[in-house]
Amino acid sequence: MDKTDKTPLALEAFLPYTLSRAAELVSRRFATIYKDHAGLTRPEWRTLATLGQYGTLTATLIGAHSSMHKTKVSRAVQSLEERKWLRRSTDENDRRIEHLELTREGERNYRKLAELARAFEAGLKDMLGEESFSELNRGLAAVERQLGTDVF
Amino acid sequence: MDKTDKTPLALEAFLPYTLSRAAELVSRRFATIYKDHAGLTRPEWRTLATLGQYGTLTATLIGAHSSMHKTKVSRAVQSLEERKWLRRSTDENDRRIEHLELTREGERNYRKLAELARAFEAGLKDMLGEESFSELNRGLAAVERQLGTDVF
DNA sequence: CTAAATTTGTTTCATATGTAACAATCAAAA
DNA sequence: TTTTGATTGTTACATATGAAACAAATTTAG
Repeated sequence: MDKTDKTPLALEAFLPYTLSRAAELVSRRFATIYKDHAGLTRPEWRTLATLGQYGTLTATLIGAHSSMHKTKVSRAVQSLEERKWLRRSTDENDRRIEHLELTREGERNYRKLAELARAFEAGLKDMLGEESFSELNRGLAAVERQLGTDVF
Repeated sequence: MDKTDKTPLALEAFLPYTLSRAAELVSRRFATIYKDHAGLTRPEWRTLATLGQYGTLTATLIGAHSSMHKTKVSRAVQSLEERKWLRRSTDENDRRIEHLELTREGERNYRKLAELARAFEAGLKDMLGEESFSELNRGLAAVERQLGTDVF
């Protein structure tokens, strides 16, 4: 028998494709929110969101919680620091570590964007319908359970 | 009442994040297949897959079917042409258009990779379980229906 | 205690990406 | 017909990305 199948692969039904396509569609829309309202890049938004959620963190932990490469975190932190949306402070016991936390203005902007983010997600839920929205979330949770143990 | 909510946004349960996270997890794994077995980049794989599925196409159509920016398509086509995996031919009636099709070797490699792709997806289905896999697909289809009319 | 190994975060460098400008060609309008 | 306006695909340029090298600090081994 043949080693190769003649049936072509349908890209529009192939999970790695449909998944990245859907992610791009949603990310592109959501990006307009933090871009238009705050002039943030995606790494900057994620850093802000992670600090807003967890409070004080190190750069390494921000990367772990938001699935970002350490160079992305490093650059986003620099940028947010220049805007005075976050503050650094060196650890007393281990001077390699810097504790990062939002400033008052950082917090204020975080709350504003978090609110817009919730509204965005609610709108998405409406568009997709309760059922599809739940199914999508359950499916994504399954992916996270099975593949999420990777470094990134 | 307050304009802002004090409840932080949980990034790990926020759809734009979980979706792009899952897409990256899956894409990263699948990428090892076309990288290791054929030394292809993602745009190159998608171009190959689209031509393999549809036969002869123009660059614009490849972009439409695979959600790729025209510069990505242009570069991927150049690269695949250099490998002699695809062939160009100018349209008789409209000399702006180039018809692109896989060479015999391109076809051969397409079939091999398509087979590996199917196996990869089957493995994913096993890992996630029938139910989660279906839910994920239905959820992604809903996203495509609602947001898929965008240019990209 | 000293040396080797590890951790943290930054920077360098090469690559990947998309916007915008472009050349070539064709279509539509005047 | 001329000329104005799209369309197709490539290229130039500026930005984004990550691997690898790195400095500084800490930890572990011997």
